[in-house]
Formats: sequence, structure tokens, C-alpha cells
Amino acid sequence: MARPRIGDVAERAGVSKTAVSFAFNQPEHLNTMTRERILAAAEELGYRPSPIARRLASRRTQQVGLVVPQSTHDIFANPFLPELIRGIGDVCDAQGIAVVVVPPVHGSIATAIKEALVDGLILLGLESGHPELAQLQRSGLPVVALDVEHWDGASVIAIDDVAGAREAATHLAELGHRDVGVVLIAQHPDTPLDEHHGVSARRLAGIRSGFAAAGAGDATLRIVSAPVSEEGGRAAFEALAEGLLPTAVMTMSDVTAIGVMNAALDAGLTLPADLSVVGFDDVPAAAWVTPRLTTVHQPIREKGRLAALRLIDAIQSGEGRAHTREVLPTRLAVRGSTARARTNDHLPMAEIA
Amino acid sequence: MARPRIGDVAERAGVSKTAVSFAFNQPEHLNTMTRERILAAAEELGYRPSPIARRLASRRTQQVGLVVPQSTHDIFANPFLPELIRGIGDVCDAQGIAVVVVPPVHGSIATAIKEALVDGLILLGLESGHPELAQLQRSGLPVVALDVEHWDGASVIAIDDVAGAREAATHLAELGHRDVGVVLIAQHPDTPLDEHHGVSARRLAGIRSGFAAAGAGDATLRIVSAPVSEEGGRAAFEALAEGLLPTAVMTMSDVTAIGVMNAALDAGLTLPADLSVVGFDDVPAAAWVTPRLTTVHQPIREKGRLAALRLIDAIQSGEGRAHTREVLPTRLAVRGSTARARTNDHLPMAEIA
DNA sequence: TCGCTTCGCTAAACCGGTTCACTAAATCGG
DNA sequence: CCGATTTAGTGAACCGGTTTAGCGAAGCGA
Repeated sequence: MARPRIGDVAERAGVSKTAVSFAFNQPEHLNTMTRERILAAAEELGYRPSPIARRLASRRTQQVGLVVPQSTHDIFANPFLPELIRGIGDVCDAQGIAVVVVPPVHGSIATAIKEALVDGLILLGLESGHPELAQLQRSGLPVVALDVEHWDGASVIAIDDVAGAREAATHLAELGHRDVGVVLIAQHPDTPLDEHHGVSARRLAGIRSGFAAAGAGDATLRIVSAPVSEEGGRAAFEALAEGLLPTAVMTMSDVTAIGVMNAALDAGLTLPADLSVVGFDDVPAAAWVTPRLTTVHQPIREKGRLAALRLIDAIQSGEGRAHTREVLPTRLAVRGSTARARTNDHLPMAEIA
Repeated sequence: MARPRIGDVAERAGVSKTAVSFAFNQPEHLNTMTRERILAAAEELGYRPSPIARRLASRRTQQVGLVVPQSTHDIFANPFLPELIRGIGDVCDAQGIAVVVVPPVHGSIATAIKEALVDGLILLGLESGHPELAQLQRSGLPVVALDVEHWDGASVIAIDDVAGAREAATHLAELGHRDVGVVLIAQHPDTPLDEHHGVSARRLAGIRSGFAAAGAGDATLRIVSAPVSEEGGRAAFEALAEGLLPTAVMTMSDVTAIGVMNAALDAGLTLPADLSVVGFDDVPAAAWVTPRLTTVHQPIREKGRLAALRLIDAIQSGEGRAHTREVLPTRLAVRGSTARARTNDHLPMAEIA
């Protein structure tokens, strides 16, 4: 007693396979009585159309993939991702399209993409030059890339990283900070400092420009990098605390900033008096911690929504649409985690050792 | 110039379709030279095996679904979900299995399941009696159900909700709390109080039992319900603050508890002196807020891991395995958000109005 | 040298649906 | 009452692969 197939239902109802297909997909093309008879036969047999077969024949998987550069475990350590997915879901849920996360398979993003059961992809955290992704261009699969300067054959949704970071840096400069730790994004724990992800590079440029514009071009930036997670933030604090602690720390994500704050608090510091901390993203948790996190707000859910919209449009239009680049606004949300820079003698290293 | 198919590659390489299939899937069955020739032909043509066709023929989608009772937008408002997915991902990533979230389609979970492109399902937040899900039993699709008493034809991974809630209630009772708000889970904003989700019901029983066991059987429980989100927690606080504020609030999730805390702080209360708050789950954010949230810890990632393990086992064994029920331990993580109950006159309602 | 196994590859069936081209019967306008 | 549509349904081709059964040639032990 194998799973009943469409032919079994057709036979039992005394009609063709086509009629059965119609009964499920285009009932209006069928006489009411015939349809009832077919559905009854299907019910008796416990028939359920095979989703895969249906998708093969219709050439639509009804799924879109969200390609991420790290394992599910690592990438979901950042509350940014759930927020992004909420936005994507707003659009996809309404259309009955499923969202599947596509992490690397055995370290290979290209392999993961090859095997993904999707009609299109949203790319997160990938750079255009990525060697593994050349074939993706040729595949003709609709793609929307997030947070890149440009992506061949794809629409792009981005934010102005430089401006966002610059605003944050200016804020710190105006508070008198001249010795600032900067925590970049480490994809792998041992990424060399000079070849960083485009996002890190752009924001770093923005930071430099912000200090310069505020007449603090001589400010010291102590650059480290860490995985994007609370633990990563803690590790970054430890690294920065090995020398004389800077008066402020800027991060590329709120979860990292929260890790820095937690490590600082554990070390006995008072925030923000002893250390100012700036995040990036403005995830919900940024407003839950104490002190409330000063951070560069970006419209994460809107970004997801827009990405899904553009992708679905590209899928439905058969790749005909022009590729656009849309830049969403950021703004600095000044909250409680930033204050005037302490004078260095206020905090002897002994205190945090 | 349509997408090249396996036949095109076969023709170009002068071999059969079977040989091409072998070249990609079982290279060892082929002479090295032949294989090279086939792969070269594929490369020249830009051929990439169709994932859907491949999945249809092999009768494996290489995907598992996580069925959730609410929209992507709503369900991802709870940090519990990302943590669960991290656990599921630990297992699935390693096996090249993709995880797809399956929210209701037009409000129907049954429809969503019918159309899901999966080899098996993990069920979250569903109750066994769910009328829509009867056909799921018959479909023969491997299933693992989370947090239910029992599920026909499925393995179950659960925690001891009663014991967890009881421990939390005892803790509050010992701190002198006799007037306690309880925030249950509202699936829909207007769920009647008497027909709650099994999880809510079990935990409520545990709470009652905890107060009774501590000799505080006379404690007043003010029961409200709210969506599981920070906003839901805030709404619950507002509802509870309409009368005389209880001395403590127990919730079914940390995110709700955080909402309660935030609303209380916004109202000018001091925590935990004016109000004790207890969460459930112990998501990472519970340890980031101030005061640190006292909460019932459950091993969320482990739950996800175990669910994925059992599901994949069921898939691979052809449904042959016996169905088990595994109960994971909980423990009360006492942190800073609970303290001795205030005396009621300490907090005139005017103060929070 | 003979029979048996292994190697390398193929033809055909199969996975389970959708869709195109077409027909017979019923309906309709004039 | 006639030709033109519409309705209801069919058969065959198709989506794009995998897999089973088997075949000829080469290798091997006796």
C-alpha cells in the first residue's frame, strides 16, 4: 500500500490525470459534480499531491533562500538576523513563499547555493568579489544582495554605512573621546586585519572621517576584530583591556556592543562614566540593556521587506526588471551608553585587572 | 538558449544520461578520463543539476520544517526561536539539511504543512488535539513534537513545565509574595482565559502547586494573557497595573518578562524592590537586562538539537523507530529581578499612575 | 584456456505531477 | 437552423533528473 498517486485517484474517479490536477489547482475548469467526485476519491485514498513533483512540473519551488556566510549556530547568535527575517516574512508569508536559511555546506557557500531549493536568493554578508560566487552570476537565478556596493545582475538594498559610522564617531568626538576601540567583524576568528569585509571597511572609513570632521583627526583608533556575538564582544573587551583601556568602544553590531558592556560591567567598570559604548543596527535588545545602548539605527525589518519585494518581483518578471540599488537611511540613536570621556587617570588599570 | 539539461551534457560528452548522473553523484563508478570529459562538457555548457528534479527522483528534499503557530513576524519576536533554530542547525548543517520555517498559510497550519517541501517536521507550539492536524497523522510524514504531553505517531521532546513553574512559584512564595500577576500565552489577542495552550495550563498548575507547597495556597493569582513579545509584556503590565499592582509577575517567556520590566521602569518603579519579575526560558537576553532576570532555565539549544536528531533518525530509518518521549531538565536561575515582596502601602497607586 | 568476477557504461523505467493541443458536446447570437 | 464559442475533459508530452537491470570487455584464479 504505497502512497497513492494522481493516477490512482484518476482511475478511481474514472477521469484523466489532468482532471484530477484541475480539481486541485483550477477547480473552476471542472463541472461541480465531477470535481466533487474526484475530491471524494482523493479523500478515500488519502491522496495528497506531492509537493516536490508539483514544484518540478510548475518550475517554481515557492521558496526563497537567505544566504548567510556562517553556520546557523553562529549567524543566529546575532539578533539582527531574526529581525531581518521578520521583514522578509512579512512579504513572503503573504504570498505563501517559504524562507529557507542557506548556510555554507562544509564551508562552501557555492555548494550550498547549488543545492538550495529556491526560486531566488537574498545574499547577506557576502562581498561581490567572492570567488566562489562567480558561477552564481551565470546561473540566472534571481538575486538581491544586501549591504554591498554593487552586485552584478542583482538588485541591491543597502544602508549608508559610511554616514552612519561617521555620525557615531562625530558624537564620540564631541564628547571628548580621543582614544577609541573599534571592533570589526571577524568572519573567521583569525581574519587578518587588513582584508576585512566591505561593511567593516566602509564603517571604519566613516569613523575616521567622523573624527577628522570633528577636528579630532589625531584620535587613536585601536582596531580589533571579533565574531558577531555577545561572546565576541566580551573577547573584544578583553583584548582592548590588555593595554590602557580606551575611553570608548565602537562596534559593528549591537550584540557585540552588549558583550563589551557586559564584560566591562563584570570587570567592575561603571557605564558610561568609565567607558562609552556604541552599537550598530538598533536591534530590540539595544533598548533593553542598561545603560540603554547608543547605536546607529538602521531599518532592519524594512530592509528585509524591501529585499523580499525586489526578489519576488525579479522572480515573477522573469528577470526582466532593471537592477536597482536602494539605500535606506540610518540615524544615530543617542541613549545612555555614551558620555563624556573620562580623564585617563581616573581609571588606573589596576582597577580593571 | 534554455538552461542546459542533463541530456545536453550527455550528448556533448558522448555518453549516456546515466554517466552524467554518475559523474556528479558517484564519481567512483566512472573511469577518471570519462568523468573529466563529462565535467568539462558540463562546465562548458554551464550545466548545474536541477535541485528540484534531483530531489523528486531521489525522494528526499533534504529539508526539514519547523512548524510554528504564528506568522514569521510574530514568532520571531521571541528570542526563544533563534535559540531553538541554533540547536536544530547544529545537527542539520552538519548533514547538509536545510531548515525551513513553516508558518500558517492564510491562517491555516494544515495548508502550510501540505505544501511544505520537507522530509519531516518539528512541531512547535501546537497541541495534539488540534483539529487541523488530524490528516498529518495519516500522511506518514516523520514528525517530532515539542512541548506536548503526547503526539500520535511522533517522538516528543519536552521539559517538565509543571516542575519548572512550581520551583519559580516556590521561590516567590518564600520571598513573601502573596499577590502575583501571571501572564499566560495569548496565541490570538482575544483567546479566552479558560482554553489556553497546554504549556500555559501546565505551568499555571505548577504555579498553584508551588504556592500551595510553600504554605501560601491563599496567594492571589491575577491571570492575564498577552502575545509573546516585548510589547505583549508591556501590555500585560498595563493590564495588571489597572488595579492595585501585584508584588510580583510571573511570565511564560523571558521576552514577555522583559516587556513587563521595561514598562514598569517606564512607569517609574524600582526593580526588584517595587516589583519582582520572573521569566521562563533563559534566553541570552535574560542575562543582559538590568536587573538580571530571574527565570526558569531550559536547555533550548539542546532541545533543538535533540529534536533534529530524533527527526533525522525517523526519516532515515523509514519511520521504523519507536516513538519516545524525552523530558529535559529545567532549573530556576535566580538572578536580580526577584526580591522580598514590598508591603503594599509602600507603593501607592498614585506613584505609577 | 575456461569460467567467474569486476569494471565501465547504457537503455529504459521511474519519480509524480503540470500543461499543451485538441475534441466532442453544449450553448449562443442572429 | 447554422456557424461560432464556450464548456468539460482527454491523451501525450514534458519537467529534469535517478535508479534498476543488464551487457560487453577486461582481469583473474585454477
